[in-house]
Amino acid sequence: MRQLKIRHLQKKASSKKGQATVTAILNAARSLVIEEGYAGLSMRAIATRSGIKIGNLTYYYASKTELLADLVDAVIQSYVGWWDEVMADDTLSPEQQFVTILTFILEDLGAPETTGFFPELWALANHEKNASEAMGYLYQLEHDMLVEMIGRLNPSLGLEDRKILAVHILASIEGHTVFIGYRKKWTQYAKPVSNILIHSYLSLIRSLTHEEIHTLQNSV
Amino acid sequence: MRQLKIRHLQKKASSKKGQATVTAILNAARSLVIEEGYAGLSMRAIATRSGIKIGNLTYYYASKTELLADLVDAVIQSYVGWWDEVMADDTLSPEQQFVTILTFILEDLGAPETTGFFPELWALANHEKNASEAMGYLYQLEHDMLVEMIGRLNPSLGLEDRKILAVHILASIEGHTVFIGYRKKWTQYAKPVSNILIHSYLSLIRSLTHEEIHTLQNSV
Amino acid sequence: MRQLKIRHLQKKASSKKGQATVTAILNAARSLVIEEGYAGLSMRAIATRSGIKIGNLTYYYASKTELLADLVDAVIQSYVGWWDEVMADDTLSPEQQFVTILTFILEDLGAPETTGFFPELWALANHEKNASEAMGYLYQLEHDMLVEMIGRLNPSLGLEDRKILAVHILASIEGHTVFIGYRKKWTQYAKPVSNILIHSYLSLIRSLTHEEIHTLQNSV
Amino acid sequence: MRQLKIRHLQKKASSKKGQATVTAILNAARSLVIEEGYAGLSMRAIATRSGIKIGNLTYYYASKTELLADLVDAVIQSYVGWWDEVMADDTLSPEQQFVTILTFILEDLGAPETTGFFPELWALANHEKNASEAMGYLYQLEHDMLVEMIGRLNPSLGLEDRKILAVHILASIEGHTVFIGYRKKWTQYAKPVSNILIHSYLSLIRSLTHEEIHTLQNSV
DNA sequence: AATGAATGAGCGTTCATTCAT
DNA sequence: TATGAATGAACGCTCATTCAT
Repeated sequence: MRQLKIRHLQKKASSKKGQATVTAILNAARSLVIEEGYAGLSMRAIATRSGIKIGNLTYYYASKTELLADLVDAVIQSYVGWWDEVMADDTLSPEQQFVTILTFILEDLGAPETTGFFPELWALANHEKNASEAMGYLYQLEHDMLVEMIGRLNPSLGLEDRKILAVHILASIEGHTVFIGYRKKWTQYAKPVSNILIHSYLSLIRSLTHEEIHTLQNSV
Repeated sequence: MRQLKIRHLQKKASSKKGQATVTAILNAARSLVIEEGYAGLSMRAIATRSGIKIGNLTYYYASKTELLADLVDAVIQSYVGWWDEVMADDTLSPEQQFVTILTFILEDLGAPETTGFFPELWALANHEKNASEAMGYLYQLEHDMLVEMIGRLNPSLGLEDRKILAVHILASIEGHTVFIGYRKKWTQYAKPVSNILIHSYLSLIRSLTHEEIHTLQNSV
Repeated sequence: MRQLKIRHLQKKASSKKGQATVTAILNAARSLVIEEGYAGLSMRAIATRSGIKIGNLTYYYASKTELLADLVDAVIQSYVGWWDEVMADDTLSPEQQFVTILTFILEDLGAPETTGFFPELWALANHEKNASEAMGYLYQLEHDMLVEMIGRLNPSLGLEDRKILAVHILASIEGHTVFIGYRKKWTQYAKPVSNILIHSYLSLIRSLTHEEIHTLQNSV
Repeated sequence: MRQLKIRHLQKKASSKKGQATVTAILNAARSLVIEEGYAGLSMRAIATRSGIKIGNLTYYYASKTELLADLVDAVIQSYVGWWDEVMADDTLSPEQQFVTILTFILEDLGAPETTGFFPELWALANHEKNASEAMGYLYQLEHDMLVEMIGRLNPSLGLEDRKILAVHILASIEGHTVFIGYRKKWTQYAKPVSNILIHSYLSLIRSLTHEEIHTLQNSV
C-alpha cells in the first residue's frame, strides 16, 4: 500500500504520540475517501476509524477544510517525484526510462487506492480551491517530467510542442483510470491497452512534427 | 444547452403539467451538480431551484436515490447516440466521419456542463451502482461506435483488437476533460492537443498490428 | 402574564397550527431568557420547551438569529404603545395621566418577566445589532411619550430641553429594574422609592429651567 | 485603564510569575466580556488572549465558574471605595464632594469598559449567585456612601428615608449607562442630562420630606 | 398535484474539563 | 508552572423523509 508521507504540515502534533495520531487520522481519511467517496468523509467517520473521539480530532484539525487540505497534500505527496530515480538511472536508455515509468503509472492506476482516489479529486477540484491547487501541483510535476522525457527522446521538437504533446500524454494516461482501473468495465484489457498506449506515445514522440500539431485535422 | 431527454422513467407525471415539473426538477438537479458538485445536490436545493416545495418534490421522487437515478439516466441520454447521423452520412468518407465525431466530442468536452458533470459521475460510479451502470451504458455505446469506426478505417484489424484499441481511444479522450476542459489548467492548449489526439488515433487505427497490441513494451 | 403579540413576522406559519407553533416557540424562548438568561437560550432548549423537535424548530426559524430577532420584536411589541389609551383619556389631568403611566411602569418593573428580560436585552444590545435596534425602537417610543407628557405639564419648556429631560427620566426609571425589580436587593423599598421618583420627575418637569439644564454643576 | 486589583483570591499563584499569569488571565477575561459579552467568554478565548495554553489556564482556574467569580470580584474591586478620598477631603463642602463624586461616576459611565461590563453583570446577577453577591457588595458600598452624603447634606432626614432616597439615586445613576453610556442612543445628551441629574438629586436631598416619601402619588 | 408541518439522524464545530508529562 | 492530548456533551444547523391536508 502506498504510504502516506506526512510532511511537517501540522502545527499540533509535536510529540511522537501526536504524530502517530495525525498519521492515523490522515490514513483513516484517505481510506474513507477511497472506499466511500468524498461524500462519506465525515469528521465522525474519520474519528471512529482513527480510533479517537471527535473532540480529539478537532484538536488536531480545527476544521474539516484544514483536514482535507492536509489529506490532499499528503496523498499527492505520495504520488510525487518517485520517477526521479528512474530518470537519473543512466544504465537505462531514455526509451527504457520512459517505458519503465509508464508501466509503473499504468500498473498503479489499477490499484484500488488510485482508482478510488483520483476521480474524487477531479470532482472536488471543480469546486474546492485546495483540491484544485494540489491537483495542479501534482500534474505540473508530472507534466514537467513528461516534457523532459520527450526532450530526451526527440530533441528536435520545440519546447512549446513538447509541452503540448505532454498534455495529451498526461490526459490520456489519467483517462484510463476510469476504464481499466480497479474493477472497471475494461480492466480485462488493461495489459494490451497499456501496450497500445506506450506504443502510441513513443511513436508520437519520435515522429510528430510541428506542422501536424498545429494543422487543423477537421479539414481532412 | 444540452436538452435533457426525459424518458418514461417515472410512474408519476402522467399529465403534461407533471411532465413539466419533472423536467424542471431534473434540470435543476443537473445544473446543481454541474455548479456545486454532487455534494451540493440536496433535495431542498433542487426544490428551491425548481420553484416547487420540497413536499411536492417527494411526490415525484420518493427518495433522493430515485431522483439521482433518473438524473443520471437523463443526462446520459442527452449524450447518447447523436453520432448515428454522422455515421450514416455517406457523403462523408470514414476519415471525415471519424474526424467530425471526434471534433464534436472534443469541443463538447470544453463545455461547462461536460467538464462539470463527468468527473462527478466518475466519482459517483465508484460507489453508486446506478451511476456505474448508466456510465457503463453510455461508454458501451461510444465504444461500439468506435469499434465500428475502426473497422471502417482498417478492416484488416480483428474484432478483439478493435475493441482493445477502442478502449484506449475512449479512455484517452475522456481523460482530456480534466486537463483541457472548461477552465482547466491547460485549456489554452485545447486545439493543438486535439490535433495530436486525432492524428494519433488515425495513425494507430491505420497502422497498429496485432503483434504490437500484444507484445509487452517493457522489454524494449 | 404579558401576552406576546405575534405580529405577521414569519413567512412560515400560514395555517392555524403553524401560528400556534410559532407562538409556542416564542413563548418558550421568552420564558427561557427570563429564567436562564440569554446564555441558556439554545435551539434545543427552545424546542423541548415548545414541545416540538429541533428539526421542526428550524422549519420555522432557519437560524437562531432569525428567532432571536422575532423574539425581541415580539417582546418589545408587548411593551409598546399601551400608554396611548391613558394619554387619550381626557377625564384625566396631565398630572394624573403621567402618574398613572409611571405607576404602571414601576409596577411592571417588579414583575419577574420584566426584571428578567431587560437586563438581558441591554447586555445583548452591546453586541447584537438586532437587539440594539429593537431596544432603540422601544425606548424611542417611550421617549416620545415622555417628551409629549413633559410638554403637557410644562409647555414653556423648549423641545430640545424636553428631550433632554425625557432622557433623564427614561434612564432613571429603567435603572430601578436592577435595584427594586423582582427579588432585588431593595425590592422592599419599591413603593417609597417609586414615590420619590414620581415626585422628583413632576417637580423637575414643572420647575426645571433652560439655564439649569445647561449650566455645569461641577462649579458649585 | 482601570486597574484590576487582584486580591488574594487564588490558592495557586504563590510565585511572582504566577501572580503575573493570573493578572493576565483576569485582564484577558475582563476585556473579552467588555468586547464580546459574556457569551464570548470562553476558556479557550481567555487562554489565547492571555498568551497561555488552555491546560495552564485550568491549572490556575479549575473551572470557569471559579474564574468568573474571581473576575467579577476583581472588576468590582476596581470600582470600590475610590470615593473615600473625596469624602475625607474637608477643603470641599459636602455639596462639592457630592458633585465631584457624581461627576466622576457619570463620566466613568461613558467609558467603554463601564458601559460594556455592567449590563453583563446585571444580566449575570439574575442567574449567577456570585455575580449577584458581588454586585450587591459593590452597590451596598455605594449605597452607604450615598446615605452618608445625604446625611451631610440634609441632617434632618431620618436614616430610613436617607436609605430610600439613596436607592433612588443609585438606581437612577446606573440606569443612565444604557442611555448615555459609550456609543448609546443619547450619548450626545450626556452633559445636560448629567446636569439635570445632579441638580435633581441635590434638590431632592435638600427638600424631600418624610411625608412626600411615604405618600402615595397616584392619588394626585 | 401541491403544500405545510413535523421528525430523526447526522453534520461540522465549540467547549469545559481531565490528566499525563 | 506549563503544555499536549484527549474526552464527552452540547451547540446551531442541514437534510432526507413522512404524512396530513
